[in-house]
Amino acid sequence: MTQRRGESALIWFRRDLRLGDQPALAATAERAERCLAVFVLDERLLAPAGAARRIFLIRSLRALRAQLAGRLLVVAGDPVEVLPELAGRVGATGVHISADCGPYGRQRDDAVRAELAKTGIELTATGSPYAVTPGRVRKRDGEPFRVFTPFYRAWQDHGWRAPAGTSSSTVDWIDPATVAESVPLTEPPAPDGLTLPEPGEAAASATWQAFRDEALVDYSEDRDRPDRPGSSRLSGYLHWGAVHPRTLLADLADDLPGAEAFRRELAWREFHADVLWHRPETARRNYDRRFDTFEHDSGPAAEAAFAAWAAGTTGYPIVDAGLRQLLAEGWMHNRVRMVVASSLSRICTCRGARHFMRHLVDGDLASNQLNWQWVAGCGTDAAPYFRIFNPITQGQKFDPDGAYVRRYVPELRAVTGKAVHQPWTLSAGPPPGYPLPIVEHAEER
DNA sequence: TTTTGAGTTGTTCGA
DNA sequence: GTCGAACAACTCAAA
Repeated sequence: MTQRRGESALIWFRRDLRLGDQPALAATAERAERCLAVFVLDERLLAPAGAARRIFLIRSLRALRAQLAGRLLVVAGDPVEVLPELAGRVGATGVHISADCGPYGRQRDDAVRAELAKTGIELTATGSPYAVTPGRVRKRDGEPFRVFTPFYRAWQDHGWRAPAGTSSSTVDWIDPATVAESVPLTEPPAPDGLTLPEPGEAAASATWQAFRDEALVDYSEDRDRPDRPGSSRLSGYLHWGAVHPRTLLADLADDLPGAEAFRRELAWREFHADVLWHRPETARRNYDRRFDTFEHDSGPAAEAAFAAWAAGTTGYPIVDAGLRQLLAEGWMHNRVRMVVASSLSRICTCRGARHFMRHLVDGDLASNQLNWQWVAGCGTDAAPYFRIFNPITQGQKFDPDGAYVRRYVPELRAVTGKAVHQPWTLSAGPPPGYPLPIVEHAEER
């Protein structure tokens, strides 16, 4: 479409906080000469978020605003009311977005679209946070996939577009001060000792390049090693859209060792988004509905067990290390996420998933809920009965020297070697201040 | 429609 | 220490 002289548009940022490889921005630039960049702090979305998530979002918004030389309007409220109002003020003919594929996002965008249509303004979605938009990859019979591996093959066959360049320079950004007053980007108080990654598109790009050049070669193995810097650490950036997976896939030369393993991890993110797109109710309920009647433990003992779990005082070193890493960094190593989730599933999967969503900077509804369901055995995978994680074995296998445990559990720092995974067996007894395990794992199994 | 092969990530035991 | 086998039965994908 050719540019129409003098026309204005809104670009409404959500989980796509970047300017590079941003099709919605290219679409905006194509159709309008003047553009207002907006972000809406929507309390309905932020309600489940704890301090770390909110702080990372606020900082990411500051980074985006800096990239736009201050020309980002941040308002609070209900998008259904806010956007038509702002679009009216700048005389916009259109509002541009990158599609949100989650249950709430789809519903909200439909409502915003309907409200804008009342005044003849079009809501245009271009692109999504995924290489392949959820819902596109189908079996031959048109049904969605329920198993990852066949999905992965079809997903690769489907393919994705090449990354788009940066088009912000062709847009005349409207000064937000002439439209409305931005809400201040103030951070909530941070818990003691919280350390978060640097936010923003440049940091995402630097993180990717460092990972690609240094860790990708050993990714197949080291991604399971919480004691090593083998993770990409990109999850938070991917979640908020500081980098698009398409950008990474294009930059992932096939002959690099580890490329296949990393591509699979990106595909898992897309698979879960696809499952959630087809089955939005799995955000709250089990994919496998037969588990809906599963009885969870309840009562004071279960409450105490959950509290100990959430605080990282279960007495299982690798579990406690993971849960404390979550509180300290808003992030947890993937292998440890599984071990930690597995250690709770008997008590309550939903509460565990909520705890993750509260604290994870990368907390993603699709990945989080469906991975929790996978661990609990009520998700997409018909898991063999024997796939149950033993926190001691897992610790010894993936943190063989105990370096990870000692990093996050100070009570155990004086314990040397792999004995740190079973402090109750020490001849001198467990170190002072460190609890005995809350349940017998063998019994639970 | 029927059949066949496969399914992210494990643990234990015995050689 | 390492290695392979055994560990339910079931569902899904594709031929």
